[in-house]
Amino acid sequence: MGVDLREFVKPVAVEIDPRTLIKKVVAIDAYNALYQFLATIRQPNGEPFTAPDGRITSHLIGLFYRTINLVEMGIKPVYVFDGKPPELKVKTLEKRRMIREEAKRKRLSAMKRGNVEEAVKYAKQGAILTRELKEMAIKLLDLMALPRVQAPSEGEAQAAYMAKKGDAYASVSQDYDSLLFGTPRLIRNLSVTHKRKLPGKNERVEVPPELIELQKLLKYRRITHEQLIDIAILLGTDYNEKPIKGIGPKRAIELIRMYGSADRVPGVPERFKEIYPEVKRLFLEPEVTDDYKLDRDRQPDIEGIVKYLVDELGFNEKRVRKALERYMKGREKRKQQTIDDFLGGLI
DNA sequence: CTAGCGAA
DNA sequence: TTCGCTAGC
Repeated sequence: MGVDLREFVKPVAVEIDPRTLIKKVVAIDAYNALYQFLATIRQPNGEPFTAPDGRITSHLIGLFYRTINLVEMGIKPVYVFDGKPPELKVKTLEKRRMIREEAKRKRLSAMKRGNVEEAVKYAKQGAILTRELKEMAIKLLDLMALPRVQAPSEGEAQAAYMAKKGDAYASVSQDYDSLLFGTPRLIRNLSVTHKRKLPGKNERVEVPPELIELQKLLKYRRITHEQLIDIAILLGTDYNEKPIKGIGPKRAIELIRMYGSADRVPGVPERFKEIYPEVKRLFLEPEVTDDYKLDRDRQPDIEGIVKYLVDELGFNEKRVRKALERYMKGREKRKQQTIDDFLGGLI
């Protein structure tokens, strides 16, 4: 979820051709990606896809085919997984659970009325990414020999850190929080074909990948990174509720310019002033780690993947093998590129 | 979300 | 080739 900075960021967001990411490492917010797959890859009745034993597979369908497309194109994905959420986020997580329960009630009621479309809508809202689903994704990534990073706390913070260090070119997430964590580049809507279903409607629209550069945003808005965080805090983040009603991005900038920081804005509740320093610290100095390696040396376990996806989870073998062929070709091509670059460097 | 297929 | 639709598990 996170902060809604869409309007704030829009003027500097630029559409990019995914080919501009060739040979670049992109740090993908795994939670965000898996959640997205889980919510969108559904059967016509709104139910997720499942293995014969009942385990959900929608997230793996997305992960498998999307990742292979990226690799085939020459992009180097690394998935970053969440660790332990900060204390202040626990309330947000509880609120999300309430929303899911509410969605479940609405789905059942829509079903009783025979309103399939509405039932499907609420089924998607009720999507929940369990530990088991996450473990399945990790198992698949390891079999595919794709690098992954376990963040100590927030995955987006870890991805931003890796991008800041230069280990990744950009963070990939639908959420804007990465910018608050200081990622120099945020990529949204990363996919190879850009067709996406419009929520509610049955039409599809082109949603091309877009790049948001932090420095460009700060320059355009004539603010500092710290002020950006304060603006987000006024709008409400995963760690704090919106302190004052009726404040959008426009007013938030003015208020931060006028008063310097969010806790000094007149009218904010005492409770807000109390948690403010900690909220700000969570964005400025999030818990991250250097304990990761993005090695490219491991080889994918093709038969292991087939055993897992086909024998255990019921994927279609022909499809899986065809995709794996594309995957291996993509990896080979990339290896050759790397060798070429190396030789080029010697000349 | 993506692949694949038949229609335009 | 591109478009539109369906199936995927």
